[in-house]
Amino acid sequence: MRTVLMVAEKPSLAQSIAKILSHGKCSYRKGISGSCPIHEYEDNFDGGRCKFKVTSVCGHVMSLDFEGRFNNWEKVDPVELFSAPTLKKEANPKLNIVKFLEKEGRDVDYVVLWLDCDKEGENICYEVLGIVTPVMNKSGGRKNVFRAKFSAITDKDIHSAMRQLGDPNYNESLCVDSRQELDLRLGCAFTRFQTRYFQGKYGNLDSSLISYGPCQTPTLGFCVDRHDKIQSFKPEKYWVMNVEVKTSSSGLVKLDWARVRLFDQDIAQMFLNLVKENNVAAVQNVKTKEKHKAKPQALNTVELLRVASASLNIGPQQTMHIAERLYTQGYISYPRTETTHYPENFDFNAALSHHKTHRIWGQYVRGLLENGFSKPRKGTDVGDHPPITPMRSATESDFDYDGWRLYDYITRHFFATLSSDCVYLRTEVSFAIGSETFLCCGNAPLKPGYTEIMPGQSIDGSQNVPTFQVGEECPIAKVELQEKQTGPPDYLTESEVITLMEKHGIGTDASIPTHINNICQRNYVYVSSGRRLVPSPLGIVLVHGYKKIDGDLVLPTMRAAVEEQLNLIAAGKAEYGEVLKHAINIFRQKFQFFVEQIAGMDQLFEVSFSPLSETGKPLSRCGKCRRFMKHISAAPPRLHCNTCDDTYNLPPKTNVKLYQELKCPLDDFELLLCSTGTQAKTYSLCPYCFNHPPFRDMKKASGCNACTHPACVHSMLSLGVTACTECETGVMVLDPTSRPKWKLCCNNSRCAAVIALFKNAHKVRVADSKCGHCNSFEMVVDFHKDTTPLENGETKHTGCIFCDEILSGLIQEKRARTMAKTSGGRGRGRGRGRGRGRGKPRQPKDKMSLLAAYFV
DNA sequence: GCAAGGTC
Repeated sequence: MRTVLMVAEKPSLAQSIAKILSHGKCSYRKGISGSCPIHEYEDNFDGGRCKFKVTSVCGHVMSLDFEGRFNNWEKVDPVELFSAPTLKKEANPKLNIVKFLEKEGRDVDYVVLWLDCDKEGENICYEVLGIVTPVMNKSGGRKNVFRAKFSAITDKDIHSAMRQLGDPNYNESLCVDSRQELDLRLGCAFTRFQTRYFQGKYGNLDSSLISYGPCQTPTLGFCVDRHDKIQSFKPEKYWVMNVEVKTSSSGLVKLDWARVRLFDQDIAQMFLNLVKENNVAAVQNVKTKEKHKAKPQALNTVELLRVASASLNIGPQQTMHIAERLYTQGYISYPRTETTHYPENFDFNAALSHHKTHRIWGQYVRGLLENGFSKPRKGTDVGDHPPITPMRSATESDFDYDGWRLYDYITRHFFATLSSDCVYLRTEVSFAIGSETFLCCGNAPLKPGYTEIMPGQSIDGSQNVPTFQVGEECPIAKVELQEKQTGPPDYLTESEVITLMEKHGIGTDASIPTHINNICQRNYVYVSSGRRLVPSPLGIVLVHGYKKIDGDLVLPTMRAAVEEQLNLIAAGKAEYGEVLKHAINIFRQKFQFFVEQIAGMDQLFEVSFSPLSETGKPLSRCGKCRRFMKHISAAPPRLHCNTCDDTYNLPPKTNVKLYQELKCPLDDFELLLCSTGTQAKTYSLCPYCFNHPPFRDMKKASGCNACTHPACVHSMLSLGVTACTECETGVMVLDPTSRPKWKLCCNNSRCAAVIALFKNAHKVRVADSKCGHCNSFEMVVDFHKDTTPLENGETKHTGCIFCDEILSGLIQEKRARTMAKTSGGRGRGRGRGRGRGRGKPRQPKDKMSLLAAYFV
């Protein structure tokens, strides 16, 4: 029997497709990629009975990078990046997708590509084919690669796509390839150049990466443009006329001047005088009109991001994070979509029915079901995924605080789209005072419609106008001219930035949160109250600098213009190589011009920032000139020697202090003591060796705890005890400064393993002897005479901390608390699990060969 | 260490 391999863009889609095509009769098995299972069934295909395997990738399989040697920032001139060779590497090696596809693709007879029907999807088609084609069975001239084109995950659409399989579109894929290549070359060249240039000069930029990108930079541009508008704003005086009239029924009522305001005081005064000649205001006209406030359209990603930021005070990155969780737990539909139109066959009754008995909105939903809900507004169907809707009923206790708020909003929004519009009565009363007209307006709700389920949007009837009759004359209680002045606009809200990005085609629904997050993380902007994005001095200087040198670099229309060019490739109207070469050349020229003109930008930096030589506080002595070097604590942390004009990087997010004026025996630099917060790892470091490792087997950015100096008392060889019990590469090294709470710390900077040793020991050192059982180095412990655990009041003991009966009972494995977030969030879970192990440490794996090699 | 785009 022949085999058909079908590949979707994500696991959830593979599942839906398999279920639909097999009419629910498919089996399921796990693959070697933990995240992508395989669904199997039998069916007819190409004139015979076939075994179908439906699986997926997780987005792009490959990503573009430079060949290894071009990733050295010191040795490569950034301009070379416009011509440096690139390669495709596995996008996420942890997922093991390449091996997985090779395994599942081996010996299949057909491939059907079910990737999303957009350009990125087309590109992923060819990534999949690049892996599967070489291992699948030879076709013998028979067509064996097919592309399914579908616009919704519905029975009808999927079956129809399966009946009309076509071919993948190579031109669309090439268009994506060229965008990837252009973005990579351009982004990396500018980022490396300006990072190195400015970081080599200034000490208080407070960002370890001065990045440039075709999406992040225009995004920053929006925020700085608004800042400039605020700065250059000139307030203007204007005058309004405040009038109050007496009414018989409602007391005093304020009237608004029909002219609203005047910028000329003399003329305003003249009108005031004219008005003051009258005692009454005559009702001229009472206009009432029924108005509709339209219910919302079906929810897409960008709108969700806007509302979450503006109304729920949850940032875009966080919103997508929560939405993804709600999606994978089955509470909401797929959260990344541009579509605002429900599929034609969407089962609203079923979707509503889930909520019939809900404690909070059950009654509202029953109303919709019983009285017939109203047809949703027409939206746009981009053909990607249906709008975001709730998939099942849930209550507050199913989520954390923000999870619930987001679910609550998505659900209410869904009900709102099936509710009626809000109807209210608008009343406008006009008054004549002499020749001048004044107005009094108000609204009264008639039918709340959807605002009943979205109370935040309801019409406030409390400010409605009292009843007036035409011809009625109201005595004037007050007339005055009020001087006011125009105010500057406020900083852009995150929500407004999202709107601007969407309008200019900067980023996509899925990437907009990342771009905003980027400019925050790089300290170009910060989020102030009301989630307004306020640019930092660095962000301002960057944008002003680009504008000074080449405004195109920050122009919001640039992204769309570039994409328009590249779309010629997708449409088959231009040759891939030519268009890409042309675009790269333009940006190479722009880059070279930028480099030549960088002094223009630098002038702006000079005003806002201090040179390295004027930054920082003296900390430790330079090994070359013996003078104090200054510690620059702003990111990236460094030591700078003014005399030698040398800069030495220090580990990020780490407290450093002088280590007793001890010196490195190799270079005479004074050692520093590093710690990553309270109750964390501590180790010593030589600033010179940290940047220029003295030994081949010592990695860059290592402290003394990874130094392979054979004799120095601070080195790994002197203080190392055993291989780390948690990570693959680390060595547990004694922290000689930890007395009285002696501890061993893993020397791998990414590993938080700590072993707490005997408290209250006078002295602890690493012996030269090894444990015959586990190969760890033994330790020599000198206990305090009052608290010694040894018999007969003895205080001195030598033994293996894992195998010695006395010592092994006195140690405890821990995890360091760091100031930085632990990577992957896995740490805590493991820590808890280990904690239940009665504090008895695991035996070290016998990885000592690595360490032992150094001791030979 | 760098971009933007998928997705987990």
